[in-house]
Amino acid sequence: MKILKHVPKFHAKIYSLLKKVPKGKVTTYKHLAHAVKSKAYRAVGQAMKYNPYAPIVPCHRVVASDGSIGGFQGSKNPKGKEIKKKIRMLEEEGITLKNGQIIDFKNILFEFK
DNA sequence: CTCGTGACTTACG
DNA sequence: ACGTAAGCCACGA
Repeated sequence: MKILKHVPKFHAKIYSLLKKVPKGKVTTYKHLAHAVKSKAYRAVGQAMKYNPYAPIVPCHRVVASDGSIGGFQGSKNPKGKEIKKKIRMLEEEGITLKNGQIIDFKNILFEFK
């Protein structure tokens, strides 16, 4: 990917891992953090929020540990349509969602083992 | 160094 | 199931 300056190391690390997630699969903030040997769950969230590699990094494939969508485009948007957009993007990849939750979550979960 | 801020997680009522 | 509290880490000011 292109190297943008002023991109924190930790974030770059997250991007590198995340862009390896295959289409039709998802991962969680927890797994990402664990993949970098850290418990910076929240820092991962920041990496998404400040994601400078929008199309390259599939930030929509990152979900919460319980299989819920989590947030999108800046914090949670309960009534916002942006979150629905994220859901649609996932469905485009063959991921089934219901009420903000991934149906076959465990089945399509990608782990960085 | 200390503080505030999170697209988080887990543990308790 | 739901709301709250506490723990956690990285980053910028």
